[in-house]
Amino acid sequence: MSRARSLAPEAGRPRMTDIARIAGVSVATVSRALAGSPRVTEETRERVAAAVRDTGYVVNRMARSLRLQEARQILVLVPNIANPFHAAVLLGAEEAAVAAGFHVLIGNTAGDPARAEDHARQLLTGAVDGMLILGGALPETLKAPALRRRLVAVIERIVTSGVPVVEIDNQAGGREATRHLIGLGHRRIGHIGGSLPTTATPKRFQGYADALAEAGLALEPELVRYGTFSIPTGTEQMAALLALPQPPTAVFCGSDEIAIGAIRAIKQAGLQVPDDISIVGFDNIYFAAAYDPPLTTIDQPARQLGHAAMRLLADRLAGLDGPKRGVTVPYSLIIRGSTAAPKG
Amino acid sequence: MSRARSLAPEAGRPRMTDIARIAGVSVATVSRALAGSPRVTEETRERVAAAVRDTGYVVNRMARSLRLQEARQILVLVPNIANPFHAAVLLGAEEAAVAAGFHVLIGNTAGDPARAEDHARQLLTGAVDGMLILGGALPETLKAPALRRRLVAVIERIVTSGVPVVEIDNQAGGREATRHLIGLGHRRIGHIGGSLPTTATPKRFQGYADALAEAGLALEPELVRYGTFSIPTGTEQMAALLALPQPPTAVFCGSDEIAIGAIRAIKQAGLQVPDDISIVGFDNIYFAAAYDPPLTTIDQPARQLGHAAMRLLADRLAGLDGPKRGVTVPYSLIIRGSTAAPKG
DNA sequence: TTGAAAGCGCTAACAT
DNA sequence: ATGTTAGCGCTTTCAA
Repeated sequence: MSRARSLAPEAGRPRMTDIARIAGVSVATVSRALAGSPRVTEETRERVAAAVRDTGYVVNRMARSLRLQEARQILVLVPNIANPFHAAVLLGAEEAAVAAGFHVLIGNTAGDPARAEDHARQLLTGAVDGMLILGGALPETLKAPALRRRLVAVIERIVTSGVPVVEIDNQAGGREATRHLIGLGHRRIGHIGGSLPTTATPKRFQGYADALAEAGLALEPELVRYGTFSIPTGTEQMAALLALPQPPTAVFCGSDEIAIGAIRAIKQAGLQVPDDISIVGFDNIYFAAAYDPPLTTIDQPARQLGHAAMRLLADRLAGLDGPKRGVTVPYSLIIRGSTAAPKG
Repeated sequence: MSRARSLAPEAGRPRMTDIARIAGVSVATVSRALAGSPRVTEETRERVAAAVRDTGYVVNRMARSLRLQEARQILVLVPNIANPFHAAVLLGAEEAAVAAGFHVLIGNTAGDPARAEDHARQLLTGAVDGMLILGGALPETLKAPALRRRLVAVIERIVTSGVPVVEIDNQAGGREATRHLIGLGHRRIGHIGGSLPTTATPKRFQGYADALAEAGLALEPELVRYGTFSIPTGTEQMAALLALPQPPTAVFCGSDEIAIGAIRAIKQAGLQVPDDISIVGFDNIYFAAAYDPPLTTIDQPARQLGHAAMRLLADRLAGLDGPKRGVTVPYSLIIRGSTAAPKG
């Protein structure tokens, strides 16, 4: 069949038997030499190494994986790689994977459960040894308890799944963002949250509520809005806040994208940030620092989160038992130009 | 060895022989039934399907790949996944890959040739059937002519390599961006380009020069600056342009990030965009539309580029011979708020 | 220290 | 239409 022919490796690619023949030993010895087994003479090892050099031999991963029953590959399930925040998580995950001797496959789900299922099946085919899940949703395929040890969630907790998660303390983050505003002297503070079905959104809101409470400030329901983690949500909800008889003087946004949208709405209304209204974002995406004004935000260290999650997964696959519930990575408040004391 | 044990599949995972036994046929028949071969009775096919359903059987990809001598995996070599533009290319590539029955592995090089070599070796191990290269640099490992048919470059041409490339017409893009400025009435137009070692940068400059020439405008060397595709380059070079005795009234930037940096420098100098100076970017990254002012830019359709590149690669791997040199994807000028007619 | 041989799970030629 | 069988290229007992 033509496809098989064309995908077949180049004719001359050497196999382990070739190396064995050239070095004048058996394949078993070549395999041992390559694996660095101590039970091989220095001289034999050298002869094998020479044959490998001469031929440019590289072990065949398929054969090796079939024999070893491990692919040394991890699949990262991500809702949208084009999201810079997800991409940064992926970056950290890839780094940690390479360090642990794994390669990473990406599975973009585009929020489509069917695509997630397709990718999840990779775990069953043996093509990947484990999966990192960014969406907060566990594909049906992976619900078998036996698969649990092969999964780790990042950023978003997968509720009632028993899958460990690597995340920041979203509630504390929301609290700190709001405290910052309160510390600046704001008393009428709004909140625009992201998607409600996530676990991060209610936690950030809770932190906001905590900070208000500890400062003796009333929580005014009309100042709390939700939508999605997007620029349009920021624009729309901020416009709604601005239309209030008594608009807030500061708003804690559930993401930097929401914050950017909110700032646009404020500018469109002829007002200034932070002069008229202060804005705090969340995530500290790449563009947060470049925006006008530069965003004050909670830094959610995407790369470290990805890194830590992959390390945890690699450990679990290696049979080490680490933290059952997952790990919490520190966040930090980054104060830039979008917040200031209220006027007057 | 403990790692082998822990990575081993769950005890109960069925193999094809199990299905054969349950369905009361041979493995060959199961294989045929699963492959949809016409030489299987409808009744047999049904029995096999039932056994598969009952057991939750999934074929083992390692065994299949070893036998077929194809991994159905593609590695995408990318300098930096966290770069939103690269991420968008990756997104398109992943979509096309899935459509063609491939899975995609990411290889982040972080601009490090050693890491690129490591990833490139994947092709030799048989773990991947082909590679998409985003960096413009060909790892030594891949220089063998026999590997050529397994490679496709995206965005950046790999000079003198014979590797087909999927890109836009950068020169035409630069020309159109500059013509737009000229059409607005600007006569003193600067250019801040990205990295000079790339092929895109000189091409975009050439387009700029073309447009100037066709309008009878002199090319003033002091108005042309280079750096990297980054915000700092935009800020620094724009500041230098502003310090000129007679600064330009418009600047064509080699990327949106450069444009954003340039706008910051202009604002810092107490001037306005587009009132005092017009700015055109390049790429149309996600944040281009959200910036203040929204960027006029050349849209380089990252996702389509990735998509087209992966399609081309899949075709080549399938033995189809398509365009030897690669394919050119259309760009477009997006006019937003960062450009206007010059004052006075 | 090294070699012979079994077998990982599958597909496909060959035989029936 | 179905079964038997030979590998794909490797690692790892088991023997020597």
